[in-house]
Amino acid sequence: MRSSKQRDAVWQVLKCSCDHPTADVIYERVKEQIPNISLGTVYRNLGQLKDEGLITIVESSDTKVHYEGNLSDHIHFLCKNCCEITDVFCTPQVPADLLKLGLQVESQKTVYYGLCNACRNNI
Amino acid sequence: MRSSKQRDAVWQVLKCSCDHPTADVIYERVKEQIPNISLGTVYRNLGQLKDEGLITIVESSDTKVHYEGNLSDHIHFLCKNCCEITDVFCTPQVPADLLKLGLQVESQKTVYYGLCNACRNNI
DNA sequence: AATGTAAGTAGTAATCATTACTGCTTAGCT
DNA sequence: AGCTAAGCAGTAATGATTACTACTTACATT
Repeated sequence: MRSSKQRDAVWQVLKCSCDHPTADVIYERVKEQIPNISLGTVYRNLGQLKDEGLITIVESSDTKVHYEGNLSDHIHFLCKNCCEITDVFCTPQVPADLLKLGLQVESQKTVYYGLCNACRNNI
Repeated sequence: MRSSKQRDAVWQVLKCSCDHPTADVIYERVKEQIPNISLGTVYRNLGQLKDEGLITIVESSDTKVHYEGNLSDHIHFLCKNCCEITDVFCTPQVPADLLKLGLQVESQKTVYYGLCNACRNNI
């Protein structure tokens, strides 16, 4: 993979994002630095960064794909009301039943659903 | 929700499926009973069954949505090679860190990734 | 430093899973 | 038996993502 200004910018935006932006949001943020970047370029670089393992995809409740650049161990809590995704930094556990079946886990994605503190108090 | 032959058929297909079919696969299976059922009807009923909590969505690696009708406690193991989804029936654990933050979990979806036994032995 | 070339880019068109729309049908109540 | 709102088949529209094309750039070699 050659270096490119556009890919660096996409990666930088994701690493500095505390939320979990979609491709079009990343596109808007990168445009502040590179006004004429193409949406297709953002998609292609997101795909490459994902293939290289530098970013990951977050499962969410809408139809768009959400990305994140923070690779440290954590799980996600998705509020059923406001759809906000909260990072909870902890080491995810692998159920013993998986190991019993001989299935070797390389990675995992867990999303817990419920009401976030703000929504629980406001409803 | 009124009863309908089409929705019953969609639900029945999902409850009897050991795999995690997509809308178009469910469409093909339901067509064996109701040959002139419409794909739009399948989508609409899948949405209603999901809203009623009678079926759930499984996150997967492709762009299509996968459905399942088995609601008993289990997690999913997704093979990185053959993309086959394996059900592992066990009670999912909620990390203590979530509770410490006051986040109350109502449901969860966990996918573990790795190589299934068949692919691990064949590669 | 100049050159070759393969990877990358901007802009746009195409794809395709899913959703919306329309006129007809049916479940279920009175 | 008739009323009416929910459901249906068939088809058109949507919109996130991917593919394509002609131009540009990184970088290895000379």
